[in-house]
Amino acid sequence: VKGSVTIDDVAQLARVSPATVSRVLNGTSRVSDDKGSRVRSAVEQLGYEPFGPARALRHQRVRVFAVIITDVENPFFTSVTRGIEDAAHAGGYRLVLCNSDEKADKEATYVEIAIRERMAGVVIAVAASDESQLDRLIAHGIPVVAIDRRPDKDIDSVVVDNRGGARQATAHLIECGWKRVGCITGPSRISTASERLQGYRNALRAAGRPLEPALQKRADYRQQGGYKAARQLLEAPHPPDALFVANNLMTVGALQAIHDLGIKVPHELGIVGFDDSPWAELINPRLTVVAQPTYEIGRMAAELLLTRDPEGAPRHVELAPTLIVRDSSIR
Amino acid sequence: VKGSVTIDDVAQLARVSPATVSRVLNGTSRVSDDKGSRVRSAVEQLGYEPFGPARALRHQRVRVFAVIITDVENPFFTSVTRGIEDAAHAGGYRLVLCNSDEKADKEATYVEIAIRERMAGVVIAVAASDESQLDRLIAHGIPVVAIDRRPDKDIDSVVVDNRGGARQATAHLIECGWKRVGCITGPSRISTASERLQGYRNALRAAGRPLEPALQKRADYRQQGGYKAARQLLEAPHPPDALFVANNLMTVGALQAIHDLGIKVPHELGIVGFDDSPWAELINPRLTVVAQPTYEIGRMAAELLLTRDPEGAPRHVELAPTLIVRDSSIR
DNA sequence: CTGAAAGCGCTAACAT
DNA sequence: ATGTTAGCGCTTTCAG
Repeated sequence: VKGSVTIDDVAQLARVSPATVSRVLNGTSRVSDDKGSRVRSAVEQLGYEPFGPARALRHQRVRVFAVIITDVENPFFTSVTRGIEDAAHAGGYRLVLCNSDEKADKEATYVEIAIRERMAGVVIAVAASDESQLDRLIAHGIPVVAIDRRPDKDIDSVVVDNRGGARQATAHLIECGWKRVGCITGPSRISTASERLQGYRNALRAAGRPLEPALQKRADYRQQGGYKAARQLLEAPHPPDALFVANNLMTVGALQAIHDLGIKVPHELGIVGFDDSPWAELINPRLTVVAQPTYEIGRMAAELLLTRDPEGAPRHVELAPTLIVRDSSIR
Repeated sequence: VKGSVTIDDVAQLARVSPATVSRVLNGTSRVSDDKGSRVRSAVEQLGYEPFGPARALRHQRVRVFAVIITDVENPFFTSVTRGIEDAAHAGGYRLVLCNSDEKADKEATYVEIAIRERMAGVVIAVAASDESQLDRLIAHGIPVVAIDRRPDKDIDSVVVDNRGGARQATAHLIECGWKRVGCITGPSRISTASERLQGYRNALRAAGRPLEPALQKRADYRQQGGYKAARQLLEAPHPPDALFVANNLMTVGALQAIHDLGIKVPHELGIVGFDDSPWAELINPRLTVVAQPTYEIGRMAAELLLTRDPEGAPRHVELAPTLIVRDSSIR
């Protein structure tokens, strides 16, 4: 075990100065062929690897982005992450993936780490906007871009047109002939949840339908929440005959509730989900969804970080979701 | 923007030495109440955050584990990661999540990063065992634990009894009365793939059934591969009437193929998958699977890292998978 | 209990 | 082209 070969060891073996070793390794300036090869073989022989933190201390910066998301297990975020990774990698940056688990304190911890490590940028899906940590990042001069959820601060952001997507989904259900379209959305503190609810309402209004509060439920964006909300809605006196569910996990829960209740989709109930999922094609009937351009969201977020102008005004990108009509909505 | 408040700034404002500031922040030794509070308020006032890399340079170690997995989008790995994270967090370590994407060169890059940053440990699902990077980590004295796939080196590892799981799955299909049980497994370079194939064969032998090579296919552990393999198997002259599919992604592909071919599960075909998935309960019929104790695999791997004795012999943990019988296998 | 000083490994500026 | 030097921010002896 040779725990700690330093640049001095290499220099000594190659009979040059540490500075020359550094130059060879970083290509900072020309070095004679002779010394160059001596250095390279010494590096090889000793298995030398430059010590990252020492470099970072010199450079005062780390080529790393932090990605703070609320749920690593959600396919939406994993796909976004891929987009970020590809673009970041191309730009010579690495990624640290942080899972805030929708918890404000975990989010705070990760923000602190990003600051302590002086990371080059942060892509964040804000967990709780009321006590979000954005200010701290901004105060420390760390570039941030918010994704998915609309931040209350005026900072770079990449979001989708949630209202439009929800409106399309709901309008589609109405056009299919469903009479009483219900909605399960997320907590009010998450901006996407409210926007999707608004889109749903807009569609109803546009179609001249009444807005029945009894057909609208808020749950926690998780599977269990979707299950409970769907049961409550469907076991009520005047249940909906169609459902727009505002995220993928809750859609799973809703489908289970529907199954447990013995309701047949799409004969007795139409359903459209938000977010496409690997299993949307797999279930029976195949699930109609509003798909978000997940990879593109991530790619764009990284792009904003990479091309950021410290003097420039915040840039906001809004991407369009797509309604993918499959079988679950067709009466 | 106060990009770089240092410990000296804090010391100056608090009218103490930098050493004292350090002592207060780390609780290394007692400091008078007066100075203690002066330091704390200065820290507060300046928004000081200690610079991680400088610390790391002093300490020569970083309290970070690298988790190198082959597919972030696979629920198997995300669940494992959670297990690692919880245990690591409890032990005061952070995680860097690295996605090797089943590619040897990406794996090599991440191993290099782990070495350069002198990370405290690495949990790795080896991508390509023939050109694995384990040696480099070992040479640099970085603690490693291999998960999921059995490493060729004698190092700490956490795996499941793949042979046993596959045997159970296959035996279950046989007991259910299926006559010609086929198998789709992964590439031979991935140890789990071969072990699961062996388990399948063992079960067939134990039941006195012939081993027909035409009923065994290797694919790439991905969805597309599962789709193609299933089609080939099912469109052959003497197709199987049941299928054991050796991982979750390929099972998705196989189910699509089955659907496209208009084959009814479980009336005309029985199927058992390896790895439980969020959608296994959701599809119709509900999928029978061999479930791995994913969270426990991760937790255990982190535990091995946390409790490692540099002098001790490598420790190997083998966990038992569980057959979860649902509807897709019952004739 | 506290300050001064040295040094972790690396690189950029300055000489030569 | 190359060596010497200084210093990034922090912690840890060592004195006092």
